[in-house]
Parts: sequence; C-alpha cells; structure tokens
Amino acid sequence: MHDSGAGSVYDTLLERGYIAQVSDEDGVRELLAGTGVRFYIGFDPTADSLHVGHFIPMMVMAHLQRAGHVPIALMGCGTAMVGDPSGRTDLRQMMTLETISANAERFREQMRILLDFSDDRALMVNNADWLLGLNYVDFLRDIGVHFSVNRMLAAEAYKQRMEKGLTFLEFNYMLMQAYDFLELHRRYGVRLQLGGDDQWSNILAGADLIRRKEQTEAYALTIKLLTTSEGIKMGKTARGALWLDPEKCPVFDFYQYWRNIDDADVLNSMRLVTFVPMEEIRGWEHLTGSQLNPVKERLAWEVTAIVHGREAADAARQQARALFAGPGEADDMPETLLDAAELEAGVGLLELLERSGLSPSRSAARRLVRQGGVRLDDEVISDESLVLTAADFADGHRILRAGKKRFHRLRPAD
RNA sequence: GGGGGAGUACCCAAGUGGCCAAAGGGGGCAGACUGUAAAUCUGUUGUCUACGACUUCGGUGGUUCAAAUCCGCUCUCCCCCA
Repeated sequence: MHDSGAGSVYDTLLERGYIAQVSDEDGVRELLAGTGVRFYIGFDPTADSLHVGHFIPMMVMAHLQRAGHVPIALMGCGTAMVGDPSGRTDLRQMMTLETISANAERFREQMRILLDFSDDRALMVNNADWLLGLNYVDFLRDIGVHFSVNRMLAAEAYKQRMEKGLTFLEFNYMLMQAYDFLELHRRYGVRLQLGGDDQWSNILAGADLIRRKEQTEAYALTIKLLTTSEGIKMGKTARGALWLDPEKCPVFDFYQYWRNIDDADVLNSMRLVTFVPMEEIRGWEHLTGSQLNPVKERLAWEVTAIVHGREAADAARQQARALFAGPGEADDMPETLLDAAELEAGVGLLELLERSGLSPSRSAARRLVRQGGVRLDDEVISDESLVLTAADFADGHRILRAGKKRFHRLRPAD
C-alpha cells in the first residue's frame, strides 16, 4: 500500500483516472500541493450499507489523507431527509430520521476501512447538526436570495427531471448542499468539496455561495463514477448493488464480481479500486486475452483485502481457485445442515436448492434441473424428483452446484 | 380549483370482455462455445403437492356465465389552464 512518491497527489489522482471535472485546476493543484488541507465529501445515508459507488470517493479521500490532507466525511442525515434528485428519475422514498440515523451509524463504521480517524487525521461530521434546526424564513432570506431559479433549472441534474416532474422538496436539495459547504467552510476552513460527477452542479452552487458570503475562493472537484468501458454503471449484481457489508454481499461474491470483470475494465478498475502502484499497472497494459486472468485475480484480491481484510481476501481467493481449478474445496463455502430426522425421511432436491438459496423458488429450481444446470458434486442431475437420504451422505458432505459459479455444501448435522 | 392523460410481470412496453400467466424488447438465469471474460447461438424467465391447479395487470367495490379489459369509489403520477 503506497503511493508513488514523486509528483503531487493531484497528479496521482489525475493519472489514476479519478478526476472528472475541476472548477479551477491550477487552484486545486496549488491548494493540494500544500499539506493539512481540509476537504469534504458528503454521503447521504439512504441505505444501510455503503456500496462500490461510495467506494471510489473513499479511495480518493484515502489518497489525499495519505498525502497529508484531512478528509471530512459528511454524514448527510439532514440532506437525506430531503433526498437528492440528481440522476434520479423519480422521487425517493421518504425516510424517517430514525432510519437515516441508523444508516449513518453503519456508514461510520464502514468508513474506517479506508480512513484513519485517529488524532483528527480525518473528521466525521453530520449536517443534521446545522440543517435540522434552521428557521425557514431566515434561511430563505440568508441563503435563498443567492439562488437563481432560472440557473438552477438549467443544471443538468434538474433537466432530467423536468419531464418527469420535480417536487419543491427535492428542488431545495441544492440549497442545502450549498449551505453545507458554507457551513464547513466557516467551521473548518474547508475550501474544497469532492463528490461524484453527478454532484457537479450542487458542489458549484456551494462554491458560489462561499464566494458571495465570504469572498473566498472555494473549489469543486468531481470524481468519475465507476463505469464499464461502455459507460454503464458498474457495481450492479443480480441481487442489487455491490455492497461493502458482508452481510449484504458475501465476501466470496464480492471477490467473484471483480474476478469476473470484463477484460476491457480490468486496468481501469485496478487504478480506481486498489492502491497498486501505477508503475506496476503500466506493466500490464500490453496484456491481452487470457493473459489478463492473473491480473483479474490480483484485482479481486486487492479490493477484497481493502474492504474485508487480507485474511478474507486470501480465503476468497483460495476458495475460488479450488472451485474452478481442481476437485478441492474451501472451508467457508455457504452450507446447509440437514438434521438426522429429515435425512431419515428423505429430502427433495428441489427443496434443497430452494433452502440453500441457490434457487429463489421450487419452480426456478425445477427449471434449473431441466436445463442441466444442477450438479451434485460433479455429476449433472436430471431427475427433478431426486430425494437425498442419509445414505447419500455416507462420505460426509456433498457439494450442490447451480450453474458453473454457485456452490453450496450440504452436510448432515452432527 | 377546472380540463385531459397514465398506472400491466425485475425494467420498458403491447393488450381495451372469453383464443391472457398476459405479445415484443431489455435485463436475469441455464446450456453450447470459452479464459471463472466478451461476443454469438439455443432454451428459459408468476407460484405450487405440475401434462393439472392456484394467484397476478395501482387499491377497493360492482356488472357479467366470463374482466387486465366495462361501471362506481379511491390512491399515485404526468400534461394543459388558473
């Protein structure tokens, strides 16, 4: 884990491909050339776990922290009460403050995987502290005057909503985020806000506000969203987003997501989600086809190690190698225990597929069998009415496979 | 406040009394081919005690032998006028 010693952090960010837009490139470069710069990124706790979409901005914060700057992670409990319309086609589900606060608690824990909060090397603040107590009329007179509705409507973030409709509630989001920036400038001297590229107009609004209220230059820098080479958002899995919480996305699945990445996206991902030095990454540029497989494995290990720790990454790698390469198997494969009584009576294959989570329903399990997608150990099972009894477990456990990539261990309970 | 329009499966979107578990596309899943990739081809994609049965077309109550389709009420959203 190391950055290239030479060059400024700004150049590191640029080279690794994080930067999407900057309000004043020279200004930001100069600012970051110093040390101890406080900058912030806001995270609205609208779900109970962070996902890869948040992970990229976190990586940027980590790079900057390692270069001696001070990241401020803003928990958007106040802004989450309103909901950011940027990039959304419809109104977010309104959330209660309790839910939001509980989510923020999870976010806080997950932030620690990448940021060092000790000795004020990074700060965590909550905009509920200043947003929830605001007086409406005061806010309008103090902040609202500085916003032109005409200009707001021209913002890309709102344009998309002009067809589907935009509520006044959401329309205010930009003002709140702008106010956050101002508030953090006043409290901590923050002059730089980072965010996903969809946050561009919101961040600029804040920089403008600071300029007007404080006559100080503030900067906006947006980070590229994690997309495939075809511009499609990455991080979606069959079960939804690629969550950082192992409860919501098992480590093995997380690892496999990166292991199975498209050839065209390997190096780009390597730059964005790992700390592997650029010199090393450049050395892989000429690789093509199956030569990229070891690189994919490295990528998967590196990200997994950052998010879940080295041991978990080692385990996932070992498990994957065992399952795909040889007849072996790993220890921490998900498993289902079968008690003696049910083995006595016999357990149906379809039931097992459903219970293990390999199939969402028995109908789906039946289809899977019919299409030759089910294997018990290495044998394809075509009999959908197959029943397993204690005799089938004479050698201990059996491995149930759905398709080529999903595995589950069945084991008699002791 | 007045007028018009829309809500269909994971998403988009056909269907306007029976031939509808509901066209088509996307996505997902499986198989073939491969490199645990992509592309391509094939199959599949409501549930179940499965050649049949049951539940689904915003919600609810009706009309009818029969409703996603007709009527009343209701919820949500969009557009035009104010």
